Amino acid sequence: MPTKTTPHPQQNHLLAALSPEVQARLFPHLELVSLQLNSVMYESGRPMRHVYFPTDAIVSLQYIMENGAATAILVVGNEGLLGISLFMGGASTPNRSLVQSAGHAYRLPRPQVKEEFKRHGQLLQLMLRYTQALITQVAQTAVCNRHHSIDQQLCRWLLLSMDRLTHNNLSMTQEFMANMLGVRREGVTHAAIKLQQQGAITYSRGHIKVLDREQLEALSCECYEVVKKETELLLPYLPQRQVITNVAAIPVVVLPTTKA
Amino acid sequence: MPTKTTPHPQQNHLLAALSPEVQARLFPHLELVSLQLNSVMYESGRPMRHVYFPTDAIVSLQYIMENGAATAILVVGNEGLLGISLFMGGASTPNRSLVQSAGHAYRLPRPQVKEEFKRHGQLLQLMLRYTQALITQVAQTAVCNRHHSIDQQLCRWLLLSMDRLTHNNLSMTQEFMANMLGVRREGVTHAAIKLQQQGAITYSRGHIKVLDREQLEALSCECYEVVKKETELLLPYLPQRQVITNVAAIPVVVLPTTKA
DNA sequence: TTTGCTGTGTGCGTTACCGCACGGAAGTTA
DNA sequence: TAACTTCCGTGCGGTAACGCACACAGCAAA
Repeated sequence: MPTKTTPHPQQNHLLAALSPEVQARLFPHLELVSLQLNSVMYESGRPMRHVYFPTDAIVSLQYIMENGAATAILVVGNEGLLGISLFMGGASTPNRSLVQSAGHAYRLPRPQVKEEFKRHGQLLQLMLRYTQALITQVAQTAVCNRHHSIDQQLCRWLLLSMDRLTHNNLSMTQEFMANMLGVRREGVTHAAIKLQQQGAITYSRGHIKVLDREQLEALSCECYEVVKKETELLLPYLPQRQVITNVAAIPVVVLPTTKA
Repeated sequence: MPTKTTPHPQQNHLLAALSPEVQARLFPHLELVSLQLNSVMYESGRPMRHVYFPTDAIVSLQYIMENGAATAILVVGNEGLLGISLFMGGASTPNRSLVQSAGHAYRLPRPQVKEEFKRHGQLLQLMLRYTQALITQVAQTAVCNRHHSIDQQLCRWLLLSMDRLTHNNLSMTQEFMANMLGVRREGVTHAAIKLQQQGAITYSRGHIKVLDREQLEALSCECYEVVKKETELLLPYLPQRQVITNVAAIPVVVLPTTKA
């Protein structure tokens, strides 16, 4: 049952940017989904049945290598959506989606996505623009992996996460972060110690708190800014006036918890 | 003036996959463009006026960092197209397109792209599927940059290039390749020596010849195969029956040579 | 209160790559 | 044929990250 804290669809920037008419058409089809920390939303190669619009959750796309090592290539939060292959053409992707920060998402079933796609309206335009921004983020990840230090990449990662949260507490172990960045756990420990000594963050046993965001930005590489600017260019956050929708009527779906 | 060696539009897999009707509608608008080695097609942030469909040229997308260092994030040949932002939404991208192997491309002006987009037909579907494959390639580049050695990456790079050529000679210096991979020139030298000693390639002063493709595949990392398979899944190369078009009537445009 | 588990700190040898400097070989121009 | 430019080979010291091993600290269950 939805509680008082039930997130509103418009917390997702893409859904919020839709005109009232489109919202009125689409919102009745939305399902609210609760996303548990560390659960896997899509497994590599599996077919997708929904497009997910996160409201307060953060999801990472990782590639799992043959030897089992992982690397995150993308972070998705309330600025975007998951499941681009549903409208881009393929049925699946060779990536895994892992919930990096617990929360919720609204999902739209495949048939409605297809139908909206055919209408050739606002949602299609938004989805494509978001996809373009996504490409920029993935490309910049490639650049960052090539040229920048673990310290810089950790800062970038923390910033990417902060941008998608309303608070400044992250629940993730250093082991987890190492997996995301595709580096050793000790490497993250080392970088985290430095950040803590400088007063940018504090942390303890799986809980990180960002104290000085500006310092993180200063210590991060250019990659963070580049992606942010490009995204703002493509998708300026201009929500329509709030539409009253009967959110309480929307049932909450809890995904089966497939831990990584 | 077009010569006997004028490439046919259908050498591009995407154009070839279009039905005769769509070809008949689009081909009259195509312009043949000659692409010179090392010339820059798009400069980062500049607006784009055409979508390019390479026939026998290879173009690389690079990101140029603030300190001037470069890294290639994508290779495009006759399997794809350049200028996705024209239909994805943005007017430009933060990347540079550099001609990595001289040749030709057919280009479609922006208005025709937009119009075809609105028709919601074959071309749109193909463009989106290609974009999906492109994302896979970029993502895998990120993974590769994180986890694999220069040796492996060089092999991958050579294979990516070979797949887009009808011969097995590449014209590029080690300096150039180093720029593409985002590593030192000496690193490429070292890797190339090993490959030559193993009999996989020979090279001399800017000319590389691949002798043993299978060996390259064996020495490369999994990244090459992953992208190839995913691309074949998304875009099986199924050209329509040849349509006779009056290729000779198409004027050749030579791009102003803006060297990198 | 002990036992155990999970998360974090640390040290050590190894490796891959970097930055730099220089030398030489293959072409190119005069 | 001599001077020059471009491209490639090599050596050397420095550094960032790796793999591994282990110690310890916080927390929970028994």
